[in-house]
Amino acid sequence: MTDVILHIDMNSYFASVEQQDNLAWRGKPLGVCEHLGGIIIAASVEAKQWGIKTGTPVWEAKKLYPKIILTKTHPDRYRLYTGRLMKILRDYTGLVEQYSIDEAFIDATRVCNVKGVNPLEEGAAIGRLIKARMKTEVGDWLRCSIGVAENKLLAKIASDLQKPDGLTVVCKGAPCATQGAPLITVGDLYNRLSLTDIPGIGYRQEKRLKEMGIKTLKDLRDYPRSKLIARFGLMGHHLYEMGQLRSSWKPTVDQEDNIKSLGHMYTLPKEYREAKFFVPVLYKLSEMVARRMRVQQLVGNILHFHIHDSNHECYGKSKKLGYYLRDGREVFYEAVKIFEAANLPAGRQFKLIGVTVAGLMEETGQQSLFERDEKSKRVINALDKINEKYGDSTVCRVPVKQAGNVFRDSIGFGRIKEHIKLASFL
DNA sequence: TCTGGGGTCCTAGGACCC
DNA sequence: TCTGGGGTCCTAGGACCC
Repeated sequence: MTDVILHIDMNSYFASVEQQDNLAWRGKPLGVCEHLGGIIIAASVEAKQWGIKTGTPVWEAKKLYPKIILTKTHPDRYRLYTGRLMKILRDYTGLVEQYSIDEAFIDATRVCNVKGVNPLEEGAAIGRLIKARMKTEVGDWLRCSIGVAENKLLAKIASDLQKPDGLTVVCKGAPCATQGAPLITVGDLYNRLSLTDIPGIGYRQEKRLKEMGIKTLKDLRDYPRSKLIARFGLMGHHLYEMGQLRSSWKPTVDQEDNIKSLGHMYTLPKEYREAKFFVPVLYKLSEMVARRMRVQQLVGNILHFHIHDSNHECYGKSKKLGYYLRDGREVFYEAVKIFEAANLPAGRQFKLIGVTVAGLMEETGQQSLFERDEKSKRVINALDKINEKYGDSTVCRVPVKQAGNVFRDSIGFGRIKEHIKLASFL
């Protein structure tokens, strides 16, 4: 039986959804960004023609195409469309793995090995059906690129070869007929791909490999496995397998309730040296994290705090706690403790802070002892209700620093910018 | 004007136990 | 009093992904 894996990758996803929902924006260069001082998170197909892509600073995008339409992200809408796509995929097999908000793998091995024709060709036929249904059932402006191959690694590489709206089949040996879908053999890939085209090899790994004389994918393919293992340990084994373009990786059926960690980060509008400016932001982030945990009925006992300075140098630290967090205030206190213990060198300017809770598990009655304070529980419930009714972050608690390191809560407006303004008066 | 905001997984090293 | 070796768990941090 030949394994048949499809990788479905939505093209210019956030930008396409924005165009899907706004007829006037269709066919025009558009960029999705968080704020005007930031970067383009997603560029429409039309914007890409002007050289604008993910990561382009907004100011540069404006220089490349002054009339570019800019819009903020709308995660809820993206999730809605993704949900529709996943529903279609599940019509073909139960083995669907949502890999990110705009990508999925499906294992179509079973359905493709029944008719006695080439299984990869069957896979390509399913790919065509998915593409057609996506236009009619998800959104007529949305496009995806699909890769079909015998393993996940190859399928992912294949979907990347033709964009937008591509369908590419990669086969291992002799080319097989696939009714018009471009066909690539594994041998071709060695001539086309660089090391960082392989998922799992990033900038750092590439640098290390180059230091060993491994400059191309062919070099990696031909490098002795034993030497890679001697240098990188288990990772060396994975690298060797990547070099062979093999993967034992199988699509894992999603478990939506299986979130491992949950966090938020925020880039400050400018750089700050003094903690008083970002302490309130940290509090807000902590509340946002805790709120999501409550909505999903999760508690967690690992706290990770990270802060980036103006050179994008990151300082991060995690800590396993002896109890489970659920309340934003607790998250905040633990993060502050980590921050203060860090004793960061004076004179650094900070640009981004983030807080993440991991070690998540389902909430049970027993952990609620951490809401030891009945009053605080009532406050949380009241704030949750207001925010549910009037929108996220309408109100939240604000820490007011008192003598020593004691914080007192007060109720404030939710938006982070308000907090920064507020902070300057603390 | 000069890099967002999410995540996951892997590994090294120390503590501890037998 | 000093010394072996193996295994597991925990923690922190780095690399990578979209």
